[in-house]
Parts: sequence; C-alpha cells; structure tokens
Amino acid sequence: MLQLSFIRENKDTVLKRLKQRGFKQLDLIDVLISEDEKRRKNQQLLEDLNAKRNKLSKEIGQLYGQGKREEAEKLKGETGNLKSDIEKFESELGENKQKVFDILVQIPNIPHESVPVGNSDEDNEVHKDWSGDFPNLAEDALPHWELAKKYDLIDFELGAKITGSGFPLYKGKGSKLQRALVSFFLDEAEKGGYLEILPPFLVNEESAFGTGQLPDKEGQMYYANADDLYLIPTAEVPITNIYRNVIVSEADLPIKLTGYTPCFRREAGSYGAHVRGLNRVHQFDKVEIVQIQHPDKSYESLDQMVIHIENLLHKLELPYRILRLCGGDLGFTSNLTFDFEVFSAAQKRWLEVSSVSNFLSFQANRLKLRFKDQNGKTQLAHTLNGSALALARIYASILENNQTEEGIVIPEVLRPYTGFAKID
RNA sequence: GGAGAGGUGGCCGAGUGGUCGAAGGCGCACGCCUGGAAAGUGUGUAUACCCCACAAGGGUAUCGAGGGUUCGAAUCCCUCUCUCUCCGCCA
Repeated sequence: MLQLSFIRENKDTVLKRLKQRGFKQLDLIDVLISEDEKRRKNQQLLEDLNAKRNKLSKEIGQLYGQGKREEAEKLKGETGNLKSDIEKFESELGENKQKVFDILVQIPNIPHESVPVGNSDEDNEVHKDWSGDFPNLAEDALPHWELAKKYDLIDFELGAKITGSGFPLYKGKGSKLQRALVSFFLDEAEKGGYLEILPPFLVNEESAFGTGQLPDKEGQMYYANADDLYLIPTAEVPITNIYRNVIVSEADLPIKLTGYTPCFRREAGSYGAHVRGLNRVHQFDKVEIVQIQHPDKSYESLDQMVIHIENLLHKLELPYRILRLCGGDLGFTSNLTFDFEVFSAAQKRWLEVSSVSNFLSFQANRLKLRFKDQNGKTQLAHTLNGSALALARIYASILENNQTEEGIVIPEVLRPYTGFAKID
C-alpha cells in the first residue's frame, strides 16, 4: 500500500497518477486524509491522557515506596475518570485506525509516468517487437496439445481424473523436458547473481497480505481451510516474504533471490478454446526472480531483469515481444510492468510467459521491509519481481515451434539437461 | 495427536507488580590511546506513531500475538501462536 504520509504530501500527484490507471474511487483520497486527521486528533488526546495516568501511577508508586499509604490511596481516587476516558478514546482511536487502514488497502499503486493510459490488455504498448523470423511450420502443424498426445508427453485426461481439469500430468520425456527447463532457468538465475531459494508452497495470511494477494484476490488462490493457509499463486509470495518485518543494511542491497515453485491459480471463470492445453492451467511450474533494491536504483534493476529474461528467450530460440502494460491492465501492486509474450507458431498466438514489475515501496510498506541508509535513517526498500520463466506456455511454444517431421527438436541449451536432442 | 519446558533489545542473558525501554555481557559505531593494530578506555547503539520545521526537544505504544486484572504489568490471569524435549504417528 501507499504510504499515508506520501499521499498526504503529494495528493495532486497521487490523484493524477491514479487516474492514469483508471482508478475510479478517487474520492477515497479525501476521505482517507480526513479520517487520518481524526485519527491523529484522537491519538493526541489519548496520549495526553496516558501521559497523565503514567505520571500519577509513578507518584503513587513513589508514595508507597516511602510508606505514605494514605496519600497514595488519595491519589488513586483521582484516577477514576481518567480510566474511563482512556477506554473511550482507545476504542475510538481503534476505529479510526481501522477505517484508515481499510481505505488504504483499497488504493492501488501509482503507475510510472511512462505507463500508457488504457482500459485493457488491448491498450498495452508494444515496447519491443520481434524483428526476427517466425518459425516456418508445415501446413499441418499441430497445436501443442496434439503434439503432447502424439508423443505421449502430457496426459490432460489423467490429470483431470486425478484432480480436475487444468492439472496436467507430464510423462516420460515430457516430464524430463519440464525438469530440464526448471534446472536451466535456475542455473541461469544463479549465474545472474540470484540466490536460489526453495520456499514453502503454502503461505499464511500475513504473507499473502504482504505481497498484496490479500485482501484483494482471495478468489484467485486455493485455500486450505483446516489450516488457514493459501497455496501460492507465485513464488513471489513466499520469497518476498522472507524479508517481511526485516530491516536490512544498505550495503546488502540489492538482494537478489530466485526460486522454483509450482504455482496454483483457481482462474475462476476462465473457460473456452483459448484455455486449451497448457494455455491456462491451475497448476504450473515457474522460476521467479526477486530483487529488493534501494529506491534510487529500482528502475535499473527492472531493466536488468528485463535483460535477464530476454536472454533466456534468446537462448531458447523463441520469438518474443515485450509489452508495456497500460494503466488498466497494470496489477494492483505494480508501478511499472513489462509482459513478455512468446509466439506459439501452431496456434499463431502470443502467449504471456513472463511479467516483470517494479512495485516501488508498495509491497515493502505492507511487508515493513526497510533498510537503514547512510544517515542511519530507516526507509522502505523497493521490491521487484519477474517470471524467469513461467513454464507451461514456454513448454507449449517449444513443442509447437520446434516440431518437424522427425519429431520435436530440443533447443541446444536444454540438451545437457534433458539428455536427449529430440522427441520422436 | 498427548505430556512437559520455554519465547526479553542485533546476539547472549538478568529481571515474578512500582521511577523498566528494560541490569550485565557480546557485537557494532564513533572518540581517546597507538607508528599502526590488538588490548585498554569513554560515549553511543530498537521500532512505530503523535506534537514540532521529517532540527532540537517532548509524548505515547511496543519484553511472541491478542485480551483481562490493577492507580500501575516484561512480571498475575485467559486465549492463540511459535520453538525445544519426550511419547505416538509418519515420508
């Protein structure tokens, strides 16, 4: 969430930027500010009362210490009203704080000035288009779900039998290819200076709140009722939450972490032909990269992450393009997001395989993730993350783009991992 | 799942109702000392919020979390949570 002090001091900018992302409830800002004023007033009153009470208590303590019981008892009598007043203001202040908080969590991050105005994914700006060739497939080229069947790589029906639709089951070389991709991505991230993490796949409510999944998107996450835990929709959640409630030193920045996890998404309400095969599934594997960075350098980090991802796609020899998300498509927590799309040649579709974002201090504020600067002052760090990469669709495009009459050719870089060069 | 023990500042560790945000030690920072360093020595060393100029200064809250008793709670009571030990179960 945004910092209240920032909103207070930069109201006009905040309003302007929120408009840029099409945020409708702009009146919330004024409500927020006035509620916060009430809160401050009540806090002041309460603190004065507390100070009074503390002083009296101290005096009573001293009197008892000196054996002056009667005087002490007399002083006790004077505290009567104080107590009930304190209770009153305490509960009022509690309500004030809750109100402010409830509003604050509804306000999305402010977009970067470069974010184009727009309502939906159709208004996203092509930041970098593909200038190379597209795979030249035969007329009878198959979509990946057919290829998966033909070569017995993925059994969607079995997955549906065991769990439900959208839970693919990989077999044999199909499974190995998946594992190869995960290993490849992790190794590349490590070369890029990211520390590998294998985090828990379920998180508690605090963690889900910290990165912004709650309270907004609980409908997107699987929820383990009996234990009050959420299945992670992305490794971003557990990995970023490592630093929840932590103050790091400036010298430790940037902190660069990577991790493989399966990702679970309910994707409620998504049906139809465009979700066939691996295009949209409830469980998929992903390697995520995360950075915790100094506020002055977070955009540099974002660039660096974009390059890292481009590199992966080059190595996999996949045609891709980069989109700059428009205000309407920008995630609630994000300030600036680039999406990566890979061209899946048999479907003749661009598939989103990565999303890289700078959250500025939006997540850090929720997480209480701070660092101590050179002057000894603590301030919020910036967080960023990106998929590097999301597997299911990468997998799909590899199958489709690399199909030949002799079988599916495995990209060179993956062969050390798969142990085979071709699926036939 | 059952029984027991325990969660105090960056770390260790004292503190069972009164001036305790918290002794002492370690660590860290700065200074003195030194040719330099170690040792020694001095000072400082949490976070959030409020008043105020995001200064100085002052106030409030925080000793796992939440609630309660009390004029007053790290200290007493209740609930939750986490860690450790033993038993059970188990990859």
